[in-house]
Amino acid sequence: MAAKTDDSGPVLPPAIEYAWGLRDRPPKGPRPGMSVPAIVDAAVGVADADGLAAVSMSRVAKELGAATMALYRYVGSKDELLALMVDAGYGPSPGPPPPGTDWRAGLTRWAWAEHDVLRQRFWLLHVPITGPPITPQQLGWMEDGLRCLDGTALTEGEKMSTLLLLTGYVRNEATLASQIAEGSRATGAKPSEMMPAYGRLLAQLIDPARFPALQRVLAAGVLSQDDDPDDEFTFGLDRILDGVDALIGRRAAT
Amino acid sequence: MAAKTDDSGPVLPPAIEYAWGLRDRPPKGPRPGMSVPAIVDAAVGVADADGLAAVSMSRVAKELGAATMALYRYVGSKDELLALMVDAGYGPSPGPPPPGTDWRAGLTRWAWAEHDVLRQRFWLLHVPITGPPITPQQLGWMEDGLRCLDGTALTEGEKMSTLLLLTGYVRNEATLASQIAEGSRATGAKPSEMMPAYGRLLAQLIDPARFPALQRVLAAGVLSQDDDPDDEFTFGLDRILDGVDALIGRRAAT
DNA sequence: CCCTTCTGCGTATGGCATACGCTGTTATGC
DNA sequence: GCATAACAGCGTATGCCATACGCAGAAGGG
Repeated sequence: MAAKTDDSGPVLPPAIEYAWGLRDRPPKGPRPGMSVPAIVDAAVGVADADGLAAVSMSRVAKELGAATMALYRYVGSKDELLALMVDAGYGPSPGPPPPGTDWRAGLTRWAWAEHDVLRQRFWLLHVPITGPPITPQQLGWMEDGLRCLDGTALTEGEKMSTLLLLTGYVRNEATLASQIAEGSRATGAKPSEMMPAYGRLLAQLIDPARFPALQRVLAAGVLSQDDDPDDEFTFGLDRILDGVDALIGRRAAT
Repeated sequence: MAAKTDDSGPVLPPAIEYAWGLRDRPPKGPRPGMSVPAIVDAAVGVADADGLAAVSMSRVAKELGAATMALYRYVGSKDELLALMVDAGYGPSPGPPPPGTDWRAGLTRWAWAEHDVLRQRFWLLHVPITGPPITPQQLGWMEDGLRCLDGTALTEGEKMSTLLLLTGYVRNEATLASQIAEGSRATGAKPSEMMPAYGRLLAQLIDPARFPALQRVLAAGVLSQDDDPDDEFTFGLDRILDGVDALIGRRAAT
């Protein structure tokens, strides 16, 4: 029953323990020639330059002038490396809301900060997520988001749900933007031409009798002009915050 | 200039053209021994049984009693097959809202329908999405979603944005649920034990001085009990629909 | 009846993650 | 000062994967 309850309860991958500053270098053996941060930095560099698909163990090793298998002395698997890349890729959270900021302004700032990171590093969206956040910086983002909701009438559970809702929205919007960007790079067209081209394609494909509502959208020219992506982002963000506002108002009333 | 402007404007992958019923079988040559739908069905079957990672061209071919390379006579690439798998995996849309349904009930039904599909087929979430929907059933979902907003004061563009917002939310929530499910399968723990275990892990990791807000969430026991995932889904859905409601109210007032 | 056009598929290429075991290094205990 | 245990770097090998290429044979059109 108390078999593996040394002191750490659940099992944490070694490289993640490293990220928390636990784990000291063993006393014996030769001095390591690399380091986990150096490997993660190299991997992030590859992803920034050539996308997540270019991140292979051999490519990262080449970047460091080492052999492929040498990396496995530092990270247990590629998945572990990816987890550390996400932590490093997000970077430090934007910090707690400045004093005097109300919850809505705070969360708006918080959402835009994630938005900005994801626009800079589309590859973060392509990392297959395997579990809830357990790395230091990820939890830093969560902490700062929660602080925005300090003083509101929401329960702790509702605060958490709100954050989940928001971060999910930001990721979604960024995913859409990245699809447009990658599509335009693949076809060679300008990004501003992608939506109109999509609209034209749909207009050819759909039968107005079977898709009347879609037809009306096309006729209204919604897909013909390319909107400012930031406006689209603001639209959804305001919708969500309006919804949160409605809940806060209700909670405060009772 | 008018080089490849035969009649079709933008280029559509052959297998996608097939999905729209365009494209007739060539008059010459041997009769095909397989068919695109048979291949897609087999691939969907593999994904249902063993997950998306198990879907390889050779595995699908084996399932059909054919050689790997035979598939490439029907689909241009694995990505094309994946696009068709998504179309088939979603299945037909739930249909237009029943007469007399208001927009909110209609969208709620629509969101739950996607929710149900994604819960049944987690692998849909792992298909890397490469562009906006262009397959028939996908557009059917979009059409039925738009119809829910018929008669509201929203602009066509706002209707589209609302749908995007909703479908993004549903996918997000399903992603979270799939992570819990896969995590519990990997560790052997019961799904209901995953969140409490996560809570305990965080409690050990975080320094209360650096993560006070998170600490408060933990202390409130938010992560200790496992909530009904459907309640979590309903929370976010209601928040978003409240936000849409606020916008509709404002549009109607002016 | 032949020739074009198609299907099925064997083979080969170049990528990938990673298990395993060897060689050489380092600090500790004697 | 030396043996030894614990470690670092990494060469090799295994078994996946998508897919380019080209050949053999089938089927219909002229």
